[in-house]
Amino acid sequence: MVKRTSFEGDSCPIARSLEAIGDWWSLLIIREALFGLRRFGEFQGKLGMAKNILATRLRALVDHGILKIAPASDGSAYSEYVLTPKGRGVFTVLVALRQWSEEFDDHPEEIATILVDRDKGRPVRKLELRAEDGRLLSVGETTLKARPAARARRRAG
Amino acid sequence: MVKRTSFEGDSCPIARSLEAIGDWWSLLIIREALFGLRRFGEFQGKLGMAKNILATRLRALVDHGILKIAPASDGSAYSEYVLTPKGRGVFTVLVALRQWSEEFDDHPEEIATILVDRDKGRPVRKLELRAEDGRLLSVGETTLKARPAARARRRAG
DNA sequence: CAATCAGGTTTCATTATGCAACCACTGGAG
DNA sequence: CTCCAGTGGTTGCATAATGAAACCTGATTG
Repeated sequence: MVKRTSFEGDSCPIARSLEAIGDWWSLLIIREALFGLRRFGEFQGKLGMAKNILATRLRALVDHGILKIAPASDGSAYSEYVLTPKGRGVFTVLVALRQWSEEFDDHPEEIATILVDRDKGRPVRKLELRAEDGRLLSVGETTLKARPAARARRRAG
Repeated sequence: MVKRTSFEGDSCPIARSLEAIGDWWSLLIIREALFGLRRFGEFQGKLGMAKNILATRLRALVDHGILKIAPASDGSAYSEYVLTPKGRGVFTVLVALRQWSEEFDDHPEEIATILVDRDKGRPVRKLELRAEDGRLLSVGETTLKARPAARARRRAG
């Protein structure tokens, strides 16, 4: 078997995320969906991708519970793809990617848009990682710990 | 040309990020690098990936300025791959992916580790998007605006 | 009910991925 | 210096994923 390694059973949450949204198009589709797109044709037109690929991706995203198929909205017999809460949860990931690009891209002048607070029209803050007590944390100030066994399926406590 | 679409010139910062780190292995390599790995063999052993793929990815990451090749560290004639600031900047993206998994994964009990504050050993907070004035923002409370032309290379201040 | 459109599927060529075998250079033992 | 294992790759080949374009089907329009 020379399959494209899957991380489905992997214990690393990052790998698990990548399993679902770790490919080129999926994140862009979700971006557009957050932006309000819903129809197959809208995605296809906006992203300019091949229809077969789009179809495959949409199906995968639905399977992963990131999109769900909703029946109507404009009364036609066609259906639409709408984000589930899980799908909307990807927003933070997209913001992180955006901000990384804004901060480190070699040609930031080519970036066309900025993310702003809708009310004030002002740019949003950078995402920050904080400790429980509010302290700002850098990479080096964090570490990984084994998950506390969760005492699943209780066996002698 | 039936190439694997590139987003190099794309004006969307998310697409631009994906161009650099939007594939399966790159993010995992960066994760390991943040964790302290530096040598080819370490990456290969830890990630269990094919050596040719690893070699390709490392080269791409170096080209993108995410890793750089450093000469020694233990005195041997071999070289090492170390993260640049740009590479360390990916940390936030990885945290976002991790937290997404923690929140929405269908089998969270399979996640083996948690990210903690090194000092206190307590879990970190969730990443939050805030407005300039500190208000917490959800997707719907944000919007995209055209970048203000930047008046680059100072022309009348 | 003919024409057209939305939403796909099929086909086929091109790339990328993955395993395994191979190769060059290091570093150490003798 | 020589041999040999270990490190850090490259090369070949098989398989899977991508992508463009043609094709098909049911819905909408006229």
